[in-house]
Amino acid sequence: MKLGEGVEAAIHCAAMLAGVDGNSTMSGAAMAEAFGLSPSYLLKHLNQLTAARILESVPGPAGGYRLARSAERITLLDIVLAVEGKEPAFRCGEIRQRGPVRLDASAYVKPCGINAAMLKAERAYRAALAEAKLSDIVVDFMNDADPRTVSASCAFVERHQRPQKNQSNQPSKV
Amino acid sequence: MKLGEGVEAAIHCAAMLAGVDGNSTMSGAAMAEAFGLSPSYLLKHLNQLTAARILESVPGPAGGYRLARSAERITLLDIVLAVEGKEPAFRCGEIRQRGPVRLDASAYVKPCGINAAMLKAERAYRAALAEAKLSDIVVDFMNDADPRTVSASCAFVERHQRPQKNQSNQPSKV
DNA sequence: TTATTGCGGATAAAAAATATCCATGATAAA
DNA sequence: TTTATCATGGATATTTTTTATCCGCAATAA
Repeated sequence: MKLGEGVEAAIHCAAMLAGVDGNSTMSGAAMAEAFGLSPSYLLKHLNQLTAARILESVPGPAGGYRLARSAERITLLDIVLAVEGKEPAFRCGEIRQRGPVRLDASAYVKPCGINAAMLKAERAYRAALAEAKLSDIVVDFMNDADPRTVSASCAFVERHQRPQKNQSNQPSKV
Repeated sequence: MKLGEGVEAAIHCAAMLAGVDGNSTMSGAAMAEAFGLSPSYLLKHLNQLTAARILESVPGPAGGYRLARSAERITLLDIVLAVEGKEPAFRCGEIRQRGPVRLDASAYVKPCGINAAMLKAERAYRAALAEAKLSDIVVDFMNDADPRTVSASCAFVERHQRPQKNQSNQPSKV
């Protein structure tokens, strides 16, 4: 049971984007630099977030990414599902009916109890992730993290965020 | 986020072993046949269960596997951890400190909040798995599954279990 | 027009999961 | 004692997945 590295990158990027002002954007290259990641690969993950409507993207110079909605309404579950896919971690191969004795298909209409138990645990996992809002992550970081990392992070956002044309800045999304 | 196929195989095998009498055993080859699995690969997983002291193995003819303790005291978490390993699914790569600005190491002594949130969800997952006892799986199967599959399963166990030498049969482990 | 950016496809490289084989030691049965 | 059966562990091969790179394209700000 493993999560890909893209999940960590995606959450960190989303948290950073929660700090940009109004509808300003931040380029994928800037976020790749911020976390020491391969730019071309990070774009794949950001793309998944865009496809899932967690992020919005703006092409062209001064383009980049921003949150598609407030950080209050983005959960870690949203991000994990966008990056890892929605299929459950436990995939029942129905090996109960792969044996030598071939019973009629009607004998297997009731779902496999093992599958049910595994999926139940996974629902608990997803419920916990659904409780974790991106805004909580950001607030906890601001309050609890080392002040040096907080100011470094804010400075990075300040330096790399890019205001958009023809639109007034809106209040922070956090 | 994916679990290997070995997990499904391991749980099914453990559930089947819960049905053997006393200290009788069942060979890995028999279980591979029961579920249509590759014998040589299934042995790897059974081996992990043995190493985790969930199963006991007996070499030689009439040898095989049996539960190392009652099915009441074996949980799905035990099995999943034995097969998949104990490391958390989310592995924090500390990318927060991989950026271009190199802060002093003392700035990162507080744990990463994102990692903490992900691990919290994983604790919920594991807690749910720890609640699921192997004996529950077996009882539910006996009570709820299609009677044809139940009797087929019991017949298979009856046919392949092998009594051990010099020891009286003990009551079922369920 | 030019430079920058995200997007998508193709592809490659690396890592992990899956699967097979063989030599070994243990042991029950003949 | 011999033989056959079984689990064990190592070595290795195969397949799949993950990670990563590259290039051409469309959009767009300057």
